[in-house]
Amino acid sequence: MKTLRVPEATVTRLSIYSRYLERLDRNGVSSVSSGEIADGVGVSPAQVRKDLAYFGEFGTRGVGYNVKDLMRYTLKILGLDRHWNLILVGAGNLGYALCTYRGFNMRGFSIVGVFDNDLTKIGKRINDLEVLPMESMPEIVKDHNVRIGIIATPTRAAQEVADYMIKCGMQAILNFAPLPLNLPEHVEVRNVDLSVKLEILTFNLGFKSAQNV
Amino acid sequence: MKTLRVPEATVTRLSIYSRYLERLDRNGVSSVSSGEIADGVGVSPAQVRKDLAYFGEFGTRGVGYNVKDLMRYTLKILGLDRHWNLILVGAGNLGYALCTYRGFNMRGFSIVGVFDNDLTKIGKRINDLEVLPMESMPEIVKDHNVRIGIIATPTRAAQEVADYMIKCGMQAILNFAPLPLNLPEHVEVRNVDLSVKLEILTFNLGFKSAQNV
DNA sequence: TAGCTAATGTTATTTACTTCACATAATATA
DNA sequence: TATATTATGTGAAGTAAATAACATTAGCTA
Ligand SMILES: NC(=O)c1ccc[n+]([C@@H]2O[C@H](COP(=O)([O-])OP(=O)(O)OC[C@H]3O[C@@H](n4cnc5c(N)ncnc54)[C@H](O)[C@@H]3O)[C@@H](O)[C@H]2O)c1
Ligand SMILES: NC(=O)c1ccc[n+]([C@@H]2O[C@H](COP(=O)([O-])OP(=O)(O)OC[C@H]3O[C@@H](n4cnc5c(N)ncnc54)[C@H](O)[C@@H]3O)[C@@H](O)[C@H]2O)c1
Repeated sequence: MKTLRVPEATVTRLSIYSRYLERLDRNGVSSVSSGEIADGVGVSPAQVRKDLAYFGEFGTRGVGYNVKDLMRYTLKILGLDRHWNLILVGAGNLGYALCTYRGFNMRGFSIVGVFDNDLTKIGKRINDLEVLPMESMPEIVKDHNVRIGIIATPTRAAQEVADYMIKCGMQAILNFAPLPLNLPEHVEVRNVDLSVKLEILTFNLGFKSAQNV
Repeated sequence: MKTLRVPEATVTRLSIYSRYLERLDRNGVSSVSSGEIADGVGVSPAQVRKDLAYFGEFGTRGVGYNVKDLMRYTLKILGLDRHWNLILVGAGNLGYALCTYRGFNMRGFSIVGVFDNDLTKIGKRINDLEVLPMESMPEIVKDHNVRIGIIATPTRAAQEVADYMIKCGMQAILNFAPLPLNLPEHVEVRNVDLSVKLEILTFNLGFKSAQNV
């Protein structure tokens, strides 16, 4: 095993492997090969082994991998052997969906603070969370040791909200606004851009039709 | 100009360029250089020119690009010089957010059918759309010439829903359920996986801490 | 109109990622 | 215990993508 820069594509796949392993585990499967994982998630067996090789040797030659063990290893690699508290800004439609989504909890995430600047939204409840004014952010962050923030505000507010989050101590941001954020190097940002994904589909549909002509 | 296989990363960036160009256009900017686009969206100028070069020559040497023209070209390349009707299955929290999202309309997308299998949801209204039973899908698809479907159902229903969508004639699927779908070659699928993005953040936070030790 | 500047389009280079191929090791079998 | 089988881990080969470098062309200036 050598430790080099890990491609982001590898991290993405690890996340997918780990969820697939959880599913196998729930179904009582105890052992699995790279080929089976590959089939299950739609990549090549060599890719699975290469991805894992960045982090160590987890299998047994001639046998395969122990599902429970590999599941734990992948979760550990992803930093999911602990609990993560999150905050979210923008209690709109998407914010509401994210707050009520149980899939995050299942991976060890909890949204511990929801913030908005609209007085008609502040004080409202989403599950057991009360929507708070932006001024409460520092306190919540401190109390719950929050390092990751989610932006679900309109595009025009996103940059300003991101700047404020960083002032409040956020080290990583998941941004749903379709706008490239301008942030200091040391802050990790990832965008979730739904329109882009749709447009990849339309591009491909158009491209295919063109090929058929 | 040569026509080769276009990297998906290029298509992704084109989508982002085109939105950035729309913004410039709204702000009354009429001319732009690859360097300015690059700064605006966070890539290198060479990357911008390389991406465009897959599709033709759109600029003027020594001058740059005409914003309106390049915007139209990029939209055309992405297949957005026309209107796209979509259907969505799963009128839950995420489905509701997607149906009410105005950003899709602004790019030429309309959701023309929302389907669910929960009797308590069927008949309810989301904006001007009524939630329909699954049986209505073929009719809606035919009437509105729909080629793209969105899956916003729980994970366990996603594969079955995808299969049904394809039977109804869908050629492309945007899948929000965190599960790799097993579908015929000719159907374009893209997954939007929010947990994966979060887990890239936790991976990077953990990795950084490790480096600091 | 000649010379200068700016910024594209494109080829060359470098870097990154994936696939291939096989030596290695564990287990099963005779 | 030898042999066959299976599937990992990994270096080498191949492919793809990003970056760099530069030749080309448009417009500006004197
Ligand atoms: N809804 C979707 O399906 C969807 C899809 C793709 C992208 N997005 C993006 O996600 C973001 C949210 O979308 P939405 O549909 O939930 O919007 P929304 O309008 O329903 O909600 C936005 C919320 O942000 C709050 N807000 C506005 N400015 C703020 C500020 N400065 N500080 C704090 N809060 C502020 C508003 O009060 C509102 O509650 C948008 O950027 C949108 O482009 C949404
Ligand atoms: N809500 C989020 O923020 C979020 C985040 C990430 C991923 N997701 C994923 O998106 C999907 C939807 O999430 P949600 O929170 O909106 O769930 P939800 O439970 O609120 O909604 C799901 C809807 O699908 C319907 N449904 C179930 N089975 C169906 C079937 N066989 N045919 C037709 N309709 C069916 C249900 O009746 C329900 O209305 C899930 O796969 C979830 O994992 C959601």
